[in-house]
Amino acid sequence: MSEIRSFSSRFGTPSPRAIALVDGNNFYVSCERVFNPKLEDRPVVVLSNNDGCAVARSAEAKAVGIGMGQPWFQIQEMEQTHGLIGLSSNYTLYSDMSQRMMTILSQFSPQQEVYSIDECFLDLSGMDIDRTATAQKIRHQVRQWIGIPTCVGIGSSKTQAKLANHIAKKRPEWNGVCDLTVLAEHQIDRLMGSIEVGEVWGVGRKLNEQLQSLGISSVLDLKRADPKVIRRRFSVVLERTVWELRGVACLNLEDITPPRQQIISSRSFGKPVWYLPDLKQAVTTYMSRAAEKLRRQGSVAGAVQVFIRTSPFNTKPFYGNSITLPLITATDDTRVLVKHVIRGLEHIYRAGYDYQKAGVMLLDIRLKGQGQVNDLFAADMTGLQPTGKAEQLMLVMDAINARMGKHTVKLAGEGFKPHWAMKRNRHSPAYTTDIRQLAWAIAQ
DNA sequence: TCTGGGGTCCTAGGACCC
DNA sequence: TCTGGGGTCCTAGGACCC
Repeated sequence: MSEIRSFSSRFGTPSPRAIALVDGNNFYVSCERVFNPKLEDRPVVVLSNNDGCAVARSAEAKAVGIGMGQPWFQIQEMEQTHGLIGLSSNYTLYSDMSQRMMTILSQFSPQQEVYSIDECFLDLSGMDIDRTATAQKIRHQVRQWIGIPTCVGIGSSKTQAKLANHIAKKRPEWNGVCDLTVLAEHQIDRLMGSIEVGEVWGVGRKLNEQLQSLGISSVLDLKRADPKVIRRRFSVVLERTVWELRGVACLNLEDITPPRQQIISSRSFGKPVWYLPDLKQAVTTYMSRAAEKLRRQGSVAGAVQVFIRTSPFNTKPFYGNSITLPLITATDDTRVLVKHVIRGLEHIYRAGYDYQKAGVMLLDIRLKGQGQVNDLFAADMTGLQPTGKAEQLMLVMDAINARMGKHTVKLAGEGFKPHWAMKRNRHSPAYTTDIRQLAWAIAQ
């Protein structure tokens, strides 16, 4: 018992707590359905960038056997055979819908952690409410106000809440809400005994295999495993999971999102690219997006990375390479960052390959003006002085793009209508953020 | 023809220092 | 010349998440 106490005092506040996880069902598909009722009752998938593979599936699509991450070319024939509908992903729409959903959910608790685009934790501890009824109210309100179906799981820890949400989603008899905090220990154990350990939050494919080989095959097995042994054989992370399954909250709700420590921007090409100037254009475009994100969170980057690679699915010889370039002075100036990744690209580029993907990363990110040493000789490799003028320029660029729409102002190097741009042939309109596209959709 | 993108955290191992 | 141990810092890679 003292062990439990010391562990929980190190990692979080003591039990009992009540944490809810609210999760949008088939979120991307549900967003599409809100604006296109023809998608109702039909197998629908939303495709990854480049129309590559299915990243969201309606219940009907799951029922006809379409797997998560399945490539589109493998299932496309089901358009004819099963009335399948495949849509390009429309992240502008999804993130707007997400914000609306999170705003509604925030009214149900002063403590909210937005965990991903379609799910958030709410701390319901110490609130004098009927939690199950409240959870149903949450579902009803989100459904009624923005048209998105959800499920709610409640537990004494985040890991329990995740598991409860899984139960609420998979087992219709729970009617969309599973509250473990009102169950007796033996009832919880019976539920956990009926679920595979691989479903636990934090247990992926590799860990699942290793746990199975040790005879730990259900969630209950993991809950009952010796934390010390788990720590020794695996890691402190999985040990924490064991405690969390036991209802000892080790993970706190993080209601403020910390600034990103790295920012990636990368894309697969719509078709192979071999010509260096095209790659330069792509890398310039990606870096512009990454730098925008960097400035939005008020940070500067101390290093950049650029990578290119050919397709790993090709029979042709593979080539992939990356290079990291430290910056003498950390910066958020798109032009400086671009110059560096272009130099890096020239270094790793090899002629004679069909490249399928390129990307850039911003690393060594810190808050602007913190621990930053201004280099007396900061002409840098770029010939661009970090001056107040650069700052003004970036501010103006970001402001114009925020107001007039993305890509209104950009660097010449980004190119105009690049032929390598990703495929998005099955795109739905930006219903909620562009009045012209909404009008078009209504006219259809 | 056609297989996503963007994150975090932990650990092991090497370099370097005393 | 050879022999030791311990600490820190950094990086690369692996595992996980959505």
